[in-house]
Amino acid sequence: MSESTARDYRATLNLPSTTLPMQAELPKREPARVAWWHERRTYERRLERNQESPPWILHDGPPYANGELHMGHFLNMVLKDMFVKVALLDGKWAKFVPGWDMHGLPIELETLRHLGIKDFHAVDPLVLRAQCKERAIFWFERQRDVRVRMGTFGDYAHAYRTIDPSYEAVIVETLATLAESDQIYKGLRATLWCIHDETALAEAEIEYEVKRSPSIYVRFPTTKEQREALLTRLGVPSTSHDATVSVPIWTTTPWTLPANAAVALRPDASYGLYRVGDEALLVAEALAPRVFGESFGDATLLGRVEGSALEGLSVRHPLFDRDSRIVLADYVDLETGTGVVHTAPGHGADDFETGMKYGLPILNPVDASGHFTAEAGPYAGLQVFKANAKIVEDLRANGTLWRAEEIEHSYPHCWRCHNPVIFRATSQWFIAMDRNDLRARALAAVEGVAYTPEWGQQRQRQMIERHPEWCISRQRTWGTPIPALVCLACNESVLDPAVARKAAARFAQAGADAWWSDPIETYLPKGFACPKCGGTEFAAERNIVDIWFESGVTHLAVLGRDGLAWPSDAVIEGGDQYRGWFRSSLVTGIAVKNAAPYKRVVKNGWVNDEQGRAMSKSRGTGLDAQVAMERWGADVLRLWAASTEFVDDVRFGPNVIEQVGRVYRNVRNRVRFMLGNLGDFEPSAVVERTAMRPLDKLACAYADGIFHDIRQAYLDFDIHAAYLKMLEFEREMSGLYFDAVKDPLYSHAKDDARRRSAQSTLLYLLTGFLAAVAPVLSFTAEEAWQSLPEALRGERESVFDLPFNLGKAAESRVHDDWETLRDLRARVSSNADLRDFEAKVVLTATPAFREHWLGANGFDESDLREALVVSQLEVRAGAEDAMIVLPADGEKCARCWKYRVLGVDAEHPGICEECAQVVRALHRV
RNA sequence: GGGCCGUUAGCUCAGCUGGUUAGAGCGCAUGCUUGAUAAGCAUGAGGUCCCUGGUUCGAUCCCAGGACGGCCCA
Repeated sequence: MSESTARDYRATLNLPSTTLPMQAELPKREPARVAWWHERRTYERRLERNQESPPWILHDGPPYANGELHMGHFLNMVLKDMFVKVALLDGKWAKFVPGWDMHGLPIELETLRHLGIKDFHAVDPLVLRAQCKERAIFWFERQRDVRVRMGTFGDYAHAYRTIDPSYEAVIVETLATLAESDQIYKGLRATLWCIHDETALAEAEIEYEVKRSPSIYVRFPTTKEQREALLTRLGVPSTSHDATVSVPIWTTTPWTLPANAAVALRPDASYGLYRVGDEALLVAEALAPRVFGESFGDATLLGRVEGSALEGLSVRHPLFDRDSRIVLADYVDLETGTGVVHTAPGHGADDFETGMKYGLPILNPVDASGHFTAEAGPYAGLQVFKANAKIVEDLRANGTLWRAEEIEHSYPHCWRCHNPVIFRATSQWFIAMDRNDLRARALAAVEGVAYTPEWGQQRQRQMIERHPEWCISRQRTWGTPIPALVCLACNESVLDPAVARKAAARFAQAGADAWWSDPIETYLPKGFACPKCGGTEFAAERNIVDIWFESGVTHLAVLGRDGLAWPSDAVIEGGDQYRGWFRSSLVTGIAVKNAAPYKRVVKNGWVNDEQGRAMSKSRGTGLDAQVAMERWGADVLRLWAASTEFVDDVRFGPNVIEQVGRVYRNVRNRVRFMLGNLGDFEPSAVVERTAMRPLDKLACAYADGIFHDIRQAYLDFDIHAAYLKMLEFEREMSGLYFDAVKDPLYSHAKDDARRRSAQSTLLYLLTGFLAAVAPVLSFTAEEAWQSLPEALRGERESVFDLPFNLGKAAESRVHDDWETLRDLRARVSSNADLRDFEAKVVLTATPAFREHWLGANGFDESDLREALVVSQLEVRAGAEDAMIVLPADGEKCARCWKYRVLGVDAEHPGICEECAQVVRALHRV
């Protein structure tokens, strides 16, 4: 009998069947799903359904529209999408408007390179702008398509773009508002300057790279009078020796020496005059051993004095025929150099401050392209970095060079052209951080914002505290103009609110190109005159605004309209944005609306390679998001995002994805099992929870706890905790419940009450699980939902039409019962000799156990037997709980595989009575 | 050089306010199953909790210093 008989009965079982393929083939199938969502307006329709609910707005920090999206973008964009979907499934009006940052130097440079243009001054601005726009839109479209391919939901049809006329108008309106409150000024300042791109840069546009620089010690000599004054303050009798006296400084930028105006001492440090050979040098005592090195032993300390006592004296400039004053500054450190700092107010931020304080001349003998001007005398025409060598030679020749070597150190470079930058005093527009208490108010607002992680708040505070004035002007072409006027009579720069408003209105219609094409009269209000001289003739200034300012007003351009709440509920960006967009948005928010533009700031980590090192294209570890999706599929990558602790830096690479891929396949197979057992199910057969079998009820209750925890984790922005809970669901359901219900599902009659109860449970579990994983595994959850019989889907066309299962928090009773069952089951399944149905279990149980399980929990012996997946179970009374596993009674039923009494039905000698009944019933039909 | 963050099994991560035989999933090994089958189940191996000091009766958890990695800044 047997083999053929067994095969015959197989056809009488209800084996799982589903259209969901085991092979995911995500890269192949996902694009079709994206189109499906789009055609059905899945996101829009759910938004409409949620319309009456409170809004929940995640505001998009705009990616820069230049180049391919990499895995860092992927992580950030997918995380945003997850939170939007969480809110959506939670019933909120979670409208997400994606946006792009599309002006700025990087695009301008790329365009110039594309066009093969070397000098941007030689191009008509309007022509260049048209080309830049084309380029920016090319990248916008590319990035948008890739972002959509990730499975993200959003109002892409109304994505905001910083180059749109309406957006440019907001930028300029904001400038008008700031001008009105006197928050903007134009001033001379030492600003980071790129001599290659010929523009001022913001701190956020700087990258530090290793550079080789001269490292020189230079003696600032003294005249006879200066020497006497110095010795007097030091209390050294001038007659005691005949050595020359000089003050040495250390610098890595010899080219800044022509602009030297002072040497700075630390007021609270002790300085010593050391005699070595026939010269005496003034050095901070703390640094003397290092400065003198081996010859320190031969140095004689002639006298010492606090730095503050030397204020007001002067020394000679080492190159030119002029004095350099001795000033004091707190920033002088005692870690490097000599404790005496060469101060060139035109070439350093600190130096500039000191220069202002002491009324020093702000020398700036360097032009926009980094070449010395006539002011630099013999160095005129030389490019500053190239001038270093000549300056060092001159110092050597005149005897002021003390020591010279070369060092490698990290030095600020332009983030775009990667050339070293310089500090250069120029006239720029600034947002005054300390006017109107702007900085203080911004700091106060930080306290009212929630940060994930919490230490982000402190970081944000620091970023605002120690940030200099915000330089918002750029001498470039691809951007939004600062609508300032220059009075032709007195050369005064004017940023007038009324002019700016006219410009904003004009740009809203015609775009910012108008600034270059319109006659200036277009922007002059009636009777407008220069506030300084009364002049009435003006020229347009040709500065554009810093792109950090542009992206800093996204909240003003996007939120507070069309039902989008201001402030937003959350923003989420990489950690570099504490300095960047988190800060710029906050500053504009405070300046314009006196409030923070967001309620919560979530930071995501960096994507590093598998060794934890920064990704880089040169090392071959950088990877485009599109390429990764083509290789592994978006859903596996989305699961990867959830599997990492995204707040910290995360690792990415083939091996990591390989591992996540296996987790993915597990999830898919568990879903597939549930679907397979629901193929013949229909709504009319659904059993109410209260009428379910006790094991089913327990599974539902256990799952409720998990669903609750997943939702809570999501709402706490803890995606990874939600991910772990998903795995728990799989593990527990698959390991305990699925195994137990396979027999009733497969072998009972289709419409048997026991089977229907189990199916009802699977439907409940599947629905709750798919809703829970949809924010992460969007493609797979949708695919699975579409594989469910249509009648079971009902009104819920898409998985995104589902609500979260608002299950109750895990009850300890449920947990304990679950643990008990799992423990009993483990004792059966770990039995080496008797597997599952080969076994019969005899439970010796205390009255407490029996009362709980057979009483309160509503199990009968058959339910317990089923839960343990054995053929027979007997419960005996005893003093303590114990379990014995024995060989099952009877013979193996050829159909249900349980050990039973066989041959009761003569026509079906190889199967048990229950199976025989099922089979007979099938034949009657 | 400074600030901040991170470092727990091969990989991804848990470990709440100091006391656990330091856990889970994946992978690996072995076995079972072949009616979830390019699946499922069971068992097992695998860790100086980055290092060094300190506080404590006791530290993965607290403190100090260091190493490595990351971000930001000079």
